[in-house]
Amino acid sequence: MSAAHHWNETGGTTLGTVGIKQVAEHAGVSPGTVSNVLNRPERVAATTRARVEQSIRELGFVRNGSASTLRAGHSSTIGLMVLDLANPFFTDVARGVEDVASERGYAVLLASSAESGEREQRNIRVFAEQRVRGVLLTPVGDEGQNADRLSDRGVPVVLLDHPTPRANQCSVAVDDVAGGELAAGRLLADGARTLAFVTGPSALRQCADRRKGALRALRAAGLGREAMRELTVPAMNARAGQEAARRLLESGPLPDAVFCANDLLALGVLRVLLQAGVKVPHDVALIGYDDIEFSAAAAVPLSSVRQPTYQLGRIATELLLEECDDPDGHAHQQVMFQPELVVRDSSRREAHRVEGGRPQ
Amino acid sequence: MSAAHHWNETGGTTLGTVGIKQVAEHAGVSPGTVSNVLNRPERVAATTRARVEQSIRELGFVRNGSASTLRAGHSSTIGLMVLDLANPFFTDVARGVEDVASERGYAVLLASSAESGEREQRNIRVFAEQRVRGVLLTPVGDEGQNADRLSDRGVPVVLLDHPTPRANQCSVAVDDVAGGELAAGRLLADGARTLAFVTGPSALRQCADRRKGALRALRAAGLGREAMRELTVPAMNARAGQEAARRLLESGPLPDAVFCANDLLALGVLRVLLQAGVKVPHDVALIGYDDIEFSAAAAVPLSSVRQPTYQLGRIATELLLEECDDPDGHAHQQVMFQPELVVRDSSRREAHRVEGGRPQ
DNA sequence: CCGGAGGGTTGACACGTTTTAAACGGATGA
DNA sequence: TCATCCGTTTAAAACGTGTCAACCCTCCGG
Repeated sequence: MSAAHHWNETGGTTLGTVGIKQVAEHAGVSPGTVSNVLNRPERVAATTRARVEQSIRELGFVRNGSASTLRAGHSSTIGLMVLDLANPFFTDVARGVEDVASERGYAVLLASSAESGEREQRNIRVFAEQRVRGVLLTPVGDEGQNADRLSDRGVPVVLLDHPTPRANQCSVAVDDVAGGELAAGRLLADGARTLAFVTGPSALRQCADRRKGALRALRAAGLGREAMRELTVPAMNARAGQEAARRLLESGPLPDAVFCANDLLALGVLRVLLQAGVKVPHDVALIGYDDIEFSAAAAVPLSSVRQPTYQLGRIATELLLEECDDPDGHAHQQVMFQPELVVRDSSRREAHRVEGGRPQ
Repeated sequence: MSAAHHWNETGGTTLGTVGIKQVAEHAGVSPGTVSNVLNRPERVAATTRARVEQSIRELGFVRNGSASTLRAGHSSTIGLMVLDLANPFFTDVARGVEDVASERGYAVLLASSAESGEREQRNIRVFAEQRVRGVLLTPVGDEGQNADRLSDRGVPVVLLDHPTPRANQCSVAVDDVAGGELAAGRLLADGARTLAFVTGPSALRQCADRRKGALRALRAAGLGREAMRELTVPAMNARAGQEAARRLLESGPLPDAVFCANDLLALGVLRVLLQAGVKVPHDVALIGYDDIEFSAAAAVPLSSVRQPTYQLGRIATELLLEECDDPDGHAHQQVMFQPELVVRDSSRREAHRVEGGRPQ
């Protein structure tokens, strides 16, 4: 019987909004005190605090975020915009971001640009309207004009999975040139003489860098540019990979090996090759990028370039929140991780034994 | 030279916030008029409107969402909470949601409960603080007390991937009992006499329903409950699937077939079975659930129960926004889709030919 | 007994937008 | 000429919270 009724005692649905004012009245203090209980509990006497907290519970009060934001000039929400929500790489990053953000009491406004500059711009505008405290952005283009729009407004921006030469902003990235070199280098070292590089829009920095790395490996192996055929597809998903593989099959002899700019593309390529009776890796070796969870379980376990995905999200968020908490004392830094090649069957020319590599 | 400087003309960074007031002054009108230009353009004379819009552009004004929200009592944002962001099923749903929401001018606050009731509660609180206009929720438990917290506050809630018996709310779901029956029925029809059911926490309705369907198929085949061994794992991901498969291998003879409550589990199971030298489907047939993109590209292409994922997100959002726009005239409805079995190699006892099914 | 210090609390204002009733001005008809 | 009317614009009052100067009270040293 003494169990506290949440909401209010007047039967029926709670209509009248309960704000800081109602709480104050109920607890017999002033609204200012309630606000202090919420924001600087140490400044209010223990007994009053307890009374107020009790009232808060009894009335089922929840703070009005818009009012706080309006008053404070900024919310306690950060924006996260990724290139593609359907890509496990980015959902892993997002997990890292969410974990850190929620540890520090921030909410995350998650959006996807779907690799479209226009959608990126639209979402940035939403972020701006919501007065987010800061933004984590994986930019579509290389210029980052959209990011500048925010920076100019005084909103901290950390570039995610995108290095920056500019010293006036933070960035967290993985060395994609090194990754491309690693992958192509391995294929060449295994004896491949002709390569295909399946990639998304060259406007995507990730694609451009991985290509650059592949070319570097090519040069190091004493081969010319013509030894690598490039297939550009409009998106970075499995369907696009299938399309690329079909193009590959239709036109002339197959290359010795295929390097894909990400695992989704590689899985698509793999599927079509196998359907066409092409043996992987015997006829064509294959390496992907990102080492998403599914690569290990593919028809032929996929070799891939692994990145510290979750860490990427964590570090970026820590950097961002550091800048938010102390904009002046904050020193911008550009963090660059090194990728790691995970070799599985799809690129193993000789052995076809069951993968014995890292368990994970 | 006449190119409009965005932001303001005073060199340096824009510090002073530019609000409706500054725009009004710059355009020589009152703040109310600017507001009208933004919200009911038809009520303001063409020439004034043009002048105001010009000022908006020149000053780089963006509306302060918190102020709008405060004034209106609710924002133009909807909350979406899914069980697991790492599951392609939910990212597909999220795409559907985002598309409809952005068509209608709403932003989406995307969160993941990670199948944890506590995280669900925390995120719901964030939604409440942000005064979201409505919420799409895939509840962790069956009770939906968290959802009620919102409904009681007058926030429309649509249950996503979760049917409801209650007539006072909308829900959109796929018939998981039918799906489970479909999958298990096929395995039994193909000759299996013993089954294993690999599933997540039974508190998840999806798991419970699919199990119920499987049992129903069992009964229809004239078999007893004991013909189906149940393996419950704490999460619905590939790692958990691997764990389940190991348990399966360690203990006694293998079942004729394995039915997994989702594809991530199935991929994990598949991987461990293959590593252990178990032939799929020859030794053990396997069917998953969700038909995620990667299932078709798995080591053995995975049979699976397909759901209209993207549509699920779209319909749910349309229902929600309909309720938001007209809370009184809105009639709650419970939408139930029927799933579809996609047969691939993993459950085909005889033929091992390359999949010739639907292209997709 | 008085003055001052300082913790605890208060009250009033500001944040930027939306909204409503009222004011304005030009045109029409009496 | 004046009253009326309509389309357009304005001024002012909210919305709920955070902040800050002022205030009250108690306690302490002189």
